[in-house]
Amino acid sequence: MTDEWGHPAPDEIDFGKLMAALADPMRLKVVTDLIQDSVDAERTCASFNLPVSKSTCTHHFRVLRESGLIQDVDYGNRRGVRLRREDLQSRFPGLLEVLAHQAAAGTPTAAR
Amino acid sequence: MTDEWGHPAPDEIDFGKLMAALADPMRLKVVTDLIQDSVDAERTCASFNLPVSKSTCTHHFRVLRESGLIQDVDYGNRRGVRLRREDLQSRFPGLLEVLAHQAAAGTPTAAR
DNA sequence: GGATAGGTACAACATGCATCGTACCTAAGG
DNA sequence: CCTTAGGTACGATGCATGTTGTACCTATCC
Repeated sequence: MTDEWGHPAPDEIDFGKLMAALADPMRLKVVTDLIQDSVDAERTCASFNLPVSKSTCTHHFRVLRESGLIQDVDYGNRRGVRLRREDLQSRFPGLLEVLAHQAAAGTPTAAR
Repeated sequence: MTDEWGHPAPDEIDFGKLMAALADPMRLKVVTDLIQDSVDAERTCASFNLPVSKSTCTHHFRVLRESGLIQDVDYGNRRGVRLRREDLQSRFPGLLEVLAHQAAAGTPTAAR
């Protein structure tokens, strides 16, 4: 592990876990939203406006974190979420492009 | 649908379903095996030697078919399995390359 | 300090799904 | 015709997981 948190090291990121993480609509939305943000943007969990309770939200972000897709930083009361672009790009080249393509397709031309 | 079978049309292939299909180790192995075969190779379900029962095998190939990853042809007693390369390439450009990369990584340099 | 906002931990619940066994089907081969 | 091989359909089962509520925690703001 990268740290005592649930972040896997770059070479420990498992493809199956990635797929499982991306299989859920909520989590896919989070990732595609992050992809469309500027590089290294850091958002709060609440900024995604997921239509679920706080508990479910925590659960999904835990899955995303443990799958290696995102990295989040504890600020005490709030929490910053960042897409692990470099790690993903180096371990699964092309994956981010596929996700970006899907993100663009999911956004029917300016729906944000 | 492309046919009365469970094959989705190329533009009906859902990204989430794809991810869900690839999340299972069995199915991921099937796809990576197919990727490493020659283009348009057609294999039988049994040729993958999945360590599961026939029922489970049928289940997995159904999921793969309904997700749009594979196409299979009914020959009566046996069944041909083909990877839908063109459809996948046109709908999710780059995905096959990512899968191929993962397939190569999963095969630690000549293990077949 | 007290209230509030953002998050976690834990326990509970419902649904989904991977797995299997049995029965049945269809073609090939003796 | 009978057997065998490859597959499907159906039902059952056990585990994983998406969801929620409640209680609690930690900074920020008044």
